[in-house]
Amino acid sequence: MLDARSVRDNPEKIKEALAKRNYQLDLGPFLELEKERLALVKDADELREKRNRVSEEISRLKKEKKDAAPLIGEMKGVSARIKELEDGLRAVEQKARDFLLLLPNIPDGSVPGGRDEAGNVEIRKWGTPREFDFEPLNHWDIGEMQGIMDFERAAKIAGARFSLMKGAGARLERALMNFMLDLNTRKGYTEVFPPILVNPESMTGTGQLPKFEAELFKTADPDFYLIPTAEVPVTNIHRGEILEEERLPVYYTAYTPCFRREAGSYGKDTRGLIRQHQFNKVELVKFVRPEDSYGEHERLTGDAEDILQRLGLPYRVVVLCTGDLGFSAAKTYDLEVWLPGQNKYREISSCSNFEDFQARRADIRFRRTGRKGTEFVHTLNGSGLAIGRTLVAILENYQQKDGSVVIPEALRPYMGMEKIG
RNA sequence: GGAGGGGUGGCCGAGCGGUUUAAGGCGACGGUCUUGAAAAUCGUUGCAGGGUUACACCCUGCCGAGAGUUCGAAUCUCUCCCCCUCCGCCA
Repeated sequence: MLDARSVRDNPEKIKEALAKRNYQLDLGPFLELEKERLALVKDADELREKRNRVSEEISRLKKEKKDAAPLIGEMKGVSARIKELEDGLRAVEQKARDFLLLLPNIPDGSVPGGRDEAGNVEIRKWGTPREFDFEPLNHWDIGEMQGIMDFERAAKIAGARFSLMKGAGARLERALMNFMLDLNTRKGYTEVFPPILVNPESMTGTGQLPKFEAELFKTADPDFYLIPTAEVPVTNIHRGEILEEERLPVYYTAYTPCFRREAGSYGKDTRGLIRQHQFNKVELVKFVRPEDSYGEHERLTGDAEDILQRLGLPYRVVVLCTGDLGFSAAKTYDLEVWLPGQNKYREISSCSNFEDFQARRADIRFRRTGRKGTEFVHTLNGSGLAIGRTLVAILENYQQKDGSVVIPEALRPYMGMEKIG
């Protein structure tokens, strides 16, 4: 959420910044609401001051056994008026907040301009895609051939976009979770295992609600949302809190299942594990001081890259342009891993700096040592990494001519085998 | 699911319609004292919105959340949320 005051004071600046992300904005209604709100606050405050003053007077008169009836009569009218103003104020505040909740974050100055994903810019590459002396297979072909994936039965049990992993496939899924969590915790991230059903306040705090309800799964009775990423419960750990400066930075890593409707992606990645309604992911989340957030963003991205490097998976880093940036993010690097089965790079991690956008929604602040007042923290997060897509990358990059798959060195202690098949 | 108890400032804990501008204690910070520390003592001690786009000053709101009664609510009423204890059930 953007700051009401800065929107109010610099409407043209805000408009310009959001235009870069193809966001047409009419701030007129909001500015009207703010004007109305400030007038109501002023009137209500003045009347409440009067009520407080006269109430004391009434108290004094009664104690002195004098007649307070005329004052009480007058105050009836004042109280009624205050109530009217408060009702109006509540309504106006709600409308102003509703407006702000639908505005996306402002891109950082270092983000390249662009209309859509074609405008994204490659920053660097790591590793060299392997030369195959045979035609590399898709991961789903490898999976079915090795008997470690069963999409048909997954569809019977749940439906399309679900998977059933078996034997070494299930083991690989678990090995990756443990490998990543162990690596992340060694770097100072605290492991957490949060709820995967959350309330609407949490979804609003990180920016999924109110705008993206259609992308979420929801339970019927009682009402909960299934998390689309661990970012939601983990960022909301500190919702409504004021942290002491010396506690910062706070780093968390969490494994969770993630659930996405994938509405509007019909026909995309219909086969295989790439796009599922349910998938596993290990996430990295940081709470930092504002002046540190861009350095922390680089380091967080580096931590995610480290995982790919240790697994020997070629990848590239792409900075998202203004038009492709997610709703809540000020800047995002995508990590794209090389998939021989598709002969292209595919997203495996998304590392974002949200600056104070989520912190303002979720009211996560900190107090500087020795200073009065509070400031919003900056929040960041990134996949470290998406488990299913990492599994896909391993199968496709480490496949052998005979259909077997070599397990990357770093993973062998977790897999208890050197090879699948 | 049933029956009780409870949510007050960083923490503990009083208050149960108008000397509460929330007692008192602890902690923290600052001063005095001390060679230094401790002890003692004095003072300060939140967040947010607005008045001025100054943390000097003034006003307002905030005692789990919301609504109500009243001239006046931390205090009374209602609804909801959360926590604790016991019973039942259960992974």
